[in-house]
Amino acid sequence: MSPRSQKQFQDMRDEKKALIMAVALEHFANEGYFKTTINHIARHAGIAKGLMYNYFASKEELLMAIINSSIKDISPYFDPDRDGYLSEEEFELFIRKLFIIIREKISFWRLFSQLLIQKDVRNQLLNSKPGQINSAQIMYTNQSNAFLAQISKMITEYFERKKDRKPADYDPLLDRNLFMYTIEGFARVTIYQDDVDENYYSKTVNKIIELFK
Amino acid sequence: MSPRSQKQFQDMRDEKKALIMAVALEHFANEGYFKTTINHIARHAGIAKGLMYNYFASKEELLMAIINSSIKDISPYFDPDRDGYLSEEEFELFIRKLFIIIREKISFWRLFSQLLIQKDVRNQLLNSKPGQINSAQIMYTNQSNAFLAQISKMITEYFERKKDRKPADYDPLLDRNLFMYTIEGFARVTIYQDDVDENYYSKTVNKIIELFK
Amino acid sequence: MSPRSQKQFQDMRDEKKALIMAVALEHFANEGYFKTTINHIARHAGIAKGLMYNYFASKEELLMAIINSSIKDISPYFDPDRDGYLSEEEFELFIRKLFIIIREKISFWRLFSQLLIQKDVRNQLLNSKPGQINSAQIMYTNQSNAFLAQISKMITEYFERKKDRKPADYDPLLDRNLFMYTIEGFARVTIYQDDVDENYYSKTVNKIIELFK
Amino acid sequence: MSPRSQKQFQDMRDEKKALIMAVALEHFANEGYFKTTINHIARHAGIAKGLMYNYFASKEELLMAIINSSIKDISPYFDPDRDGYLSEEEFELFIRKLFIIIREKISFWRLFSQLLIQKDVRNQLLNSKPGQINSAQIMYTNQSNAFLAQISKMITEYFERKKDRKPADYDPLLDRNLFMYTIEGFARVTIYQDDVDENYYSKTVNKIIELFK
DNA sequence: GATGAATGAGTATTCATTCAT
DNA sequence: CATGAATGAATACTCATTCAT
Repeated sequence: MSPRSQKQFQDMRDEKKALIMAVALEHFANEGYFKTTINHIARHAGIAKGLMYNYFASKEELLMAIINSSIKDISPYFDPDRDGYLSEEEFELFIRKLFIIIREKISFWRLFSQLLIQKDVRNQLLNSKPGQINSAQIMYTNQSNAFLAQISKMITEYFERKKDRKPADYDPLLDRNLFMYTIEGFARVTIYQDDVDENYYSKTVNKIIELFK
Repeated sequence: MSPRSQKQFQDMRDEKKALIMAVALEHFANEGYFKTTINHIARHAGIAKGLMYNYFASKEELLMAIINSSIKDISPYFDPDRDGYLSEEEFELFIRKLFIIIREKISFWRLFSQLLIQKDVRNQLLNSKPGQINSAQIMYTNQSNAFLAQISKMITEYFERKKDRKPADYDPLLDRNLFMYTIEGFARVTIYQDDVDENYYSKTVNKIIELFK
Repeated sequence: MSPRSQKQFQDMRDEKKALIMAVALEHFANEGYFKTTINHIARHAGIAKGLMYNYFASKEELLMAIINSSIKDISPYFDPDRDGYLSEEEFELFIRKLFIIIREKISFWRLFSQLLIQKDVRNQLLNSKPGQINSAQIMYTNQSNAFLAQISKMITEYFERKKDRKPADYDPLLDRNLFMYTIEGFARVTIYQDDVDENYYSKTVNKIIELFK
Repeated sequence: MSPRSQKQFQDMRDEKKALIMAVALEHFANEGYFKTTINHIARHAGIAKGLMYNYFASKEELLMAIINSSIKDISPYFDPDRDGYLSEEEFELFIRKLFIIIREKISFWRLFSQLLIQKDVRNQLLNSKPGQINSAQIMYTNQSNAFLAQISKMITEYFERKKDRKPADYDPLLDRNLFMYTIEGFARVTIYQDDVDENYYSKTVNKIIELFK
């Protein structure tokens, strides 16, 4: 085998893997992880059931792969210069991008918010108290963990810096929290809305930027 | 020696029913409806597996009973004078109560937000396009439906009335939406937080009231 | 307790027992033994589920009691002088009575024919190869056994006696068998027919008598 | 090494399907449909419990498949020229074939006669009052329905034509019914007899032909 | 790599039977 | 005697995973 055909094989593998993940994500997100069967995914992906196990060791690893891959897709959208610093100019961009990403990766967010329901999964994904939770069913690499921690830190620092241009009684943590709540609420509604009124949508984004810049 | 009276039997039934519902709610909320097995519930409730079926025809009916019962518990908290009208004084009270209820009935809200993930269930619970969805898995009585519609209407009208005491460019719908997002986001965080900083908690509630009154 | 009230108690017991058996027979016959639950019987008999076990040790014993009782009811209809001999006059009477009984005890016959499906039960009920079958689920006293054997013998002898007034090539066993088949077929149809054309019904009975007298 | 071809898979499926149906028929027929568990069938067929569900959606569909397949097997035996007309020559052949088939397909007839006991099933299988019965447990395609109706019609017409060569008081319906009863009774005995006296058996068939030709 | 038949542990549900009162 | 709540073994069915080809 020439190295070229080796690469071709690898590309084919990657393509098929991506196909399976895409189909699985769609079904996990909309029908739920537990209700989605391997059979269903295979049929919709046009492959044999057994083939999935050629690419993923289990249903759970498939889920894990989807999450990690999605996070890898999403990461570059934020903090473009990767310096872990959110300047004022970047903040507006950050919000705009956030909502673009949410709508682009809507299935992923649906899946993600669904997974956070399980207590042990939530702990695993959001907190990094390692060793503490190992109990149960679904274990993830800490990719999501680090990613979320990084964003959280950037935002917290952004609001702390705002203190300088605000009155003395300005409470950066309170403001940051309100910001997070608004974002979270808006995101949730967006994720589960079937049709979006584009006009109001951008009005809302603008308003949020105005309120928290 | 003498056989139990009708009332004794009824009391036993009521007690056991409540116990099963309480245990089931806890597990549905924290582990998820699909991951929670009847076996699990029975074991934690200290009863035999089959007994649940003496009180509920199926796992789904148990879920239904929990939802309807919770909504019955929650309803009276809102709109105390039951006139479907949210005065300015009532608005502040409404928010305060809302968050009290959320924390009191935290398991129910976890369960509820979990159910809203499934598309058909969400439609059933939130929209009242009757006959449209009948397909699939989980069907509820419309108790939740009417309840939520009523609250939504009251809030919408409250923000419309705010227009009178605001500048000409005040957009009541935008304001209402931001309010809803903030509420929703704050509620979600509250629901999934294990320990709450009481100080910041009430600070946040006050701030939300201040922002949207 | 005076002996009189003892008897009263016994009568009450017998009455209740009879009630349970009657209700059970009806449901066993029409819905099937396996599909009929104790719950169902109890509810239709207006008694508590546990009470049945006060009178019958198990569902199977209830079935057994019904069969034996029915056979006791039916027995006297045949061979009125109990001499084990079926005279020519008695033969016509026998057939007429047979069909009267079938229609009177229609539920019992339905039940009976249903039970004969199970191989081991059939062997137990019809053949008296004792000890041979003991395997399984449903064991009966040999009441039915003896009863059926007795009738069978009477009929066989009747046809053998017919030989005297028939041509030389008359085959009594063949005739007897044809008679039995006709009876059996007619009985089966009767048992499972919902509405009977009375005119044709008696025409058929007359014809059968004419053919085999 | 190379994967199995489509045809190979299909052959495997057909074979296994036939095996399951054969084993199930045997047990349904001899132990009864309700008493026969899927576990039992699987064990006797030497397969895993779950495999049955790869071929049949439920226990009931397995039953349905058996019935329809059996009827398909049996149909061609009757009315060889498929003209729906039973000539005098065909009548004798019909009876002879009937009893041959009964003995060949003895398990199917046992099963069939067993099913006819349940009221709703009987109506479904024998009468074609459509829409009337839809209630309950076991629903069949109308394969059996059409098949039985066709045979019944052929026989009825045969007896009506006999009127021409019989005395004026000949009652074709009565004769037809007696024929049916004899057939039915003989068939039942045959079905549930373990060992048949071949000599008497053919004697009986001949006699029935003689009586009703 | 690819296929889909086969496996079997696990799940909801049923129901005869027991038992405290 | 009578009640019906409670038990748990048994049943149909599902589905992730394995494996021969």
